[in-house]
Amino acid sequence: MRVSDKEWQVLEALWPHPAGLPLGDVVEALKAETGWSRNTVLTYLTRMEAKGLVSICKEDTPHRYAAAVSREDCAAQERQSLLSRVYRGSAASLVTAFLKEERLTAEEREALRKLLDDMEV
Amino acid sequence: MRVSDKEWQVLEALWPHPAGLPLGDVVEALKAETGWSRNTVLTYLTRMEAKGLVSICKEDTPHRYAAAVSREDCAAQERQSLLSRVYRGSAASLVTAFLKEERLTAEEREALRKLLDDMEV
DNA sequence: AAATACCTCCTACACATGTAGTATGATAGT
DNA sequence: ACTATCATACTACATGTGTAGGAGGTATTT
Repeated sequence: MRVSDKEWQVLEALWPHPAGLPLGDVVEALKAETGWSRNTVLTYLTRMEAKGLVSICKEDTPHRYAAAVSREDCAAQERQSLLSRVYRGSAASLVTAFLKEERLTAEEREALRKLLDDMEV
Repeated sequence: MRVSDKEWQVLEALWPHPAGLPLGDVVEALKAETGWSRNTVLTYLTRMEAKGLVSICKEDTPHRYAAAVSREDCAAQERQSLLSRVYRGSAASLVTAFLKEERLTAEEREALRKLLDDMEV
């Protein structure tokens, strides 16, 4: 299930509210970052429902809009996509590339070392 | 510069041949994985030229098609996209997620440890 | 020279995505 | 009850993406 950048933004607005929230609140949550009109937001929500990314509780009025997929599932999906497409499944080279490029704090490095140690055995 | 999955496949066919190659060879290289018709390949190549992803040398006949972006640049782009979109720039948590999910060999773990050590100082 | 086989160009068309307008119903303040 | 507000549904339209067909060249082969 492919999630575009914009769709990701919509999901980011929904994830903090697992019980769902009314359209007005979604619009409000997206206002700052996107400036979308209320109708644009509604279009995203209904299209994303058709794709199974969003659930709409129509019993309530106003309807309650909630994410139908977890952030972690989406993140895993994106990781897999990058890993297979660009690194042909080699997690080691992917991680190496990230480590070489991004600056980590000493604590972060320590935590990663510990993680690697725990993977022994 | 956004690169779709299919465009990535086209680039994969071009990268091994920095000097560029004629259409027939590109079609051939993509045959197994995609089964695209020659015209489909040509459409990708011309559209991707418009986006600056591919260069077409029209002096030669047949034209020579080559990647106009390096694989490493594209990979870096994809890494950045994942990092910022999903992990809000936190390379440590992204790397942690990859490490937890993917199985590495002892050698790979060792190499990563060494990389982390080299980052000290 | 006609048939074959590429090559490139232009065109097409369906489906997805980004962005919103219009119409219409429900609600709530006055 | 009337108006302003919010909600939902339906429609629209540009651009992008996936996938190709046809037209008209050039070169090669028989």
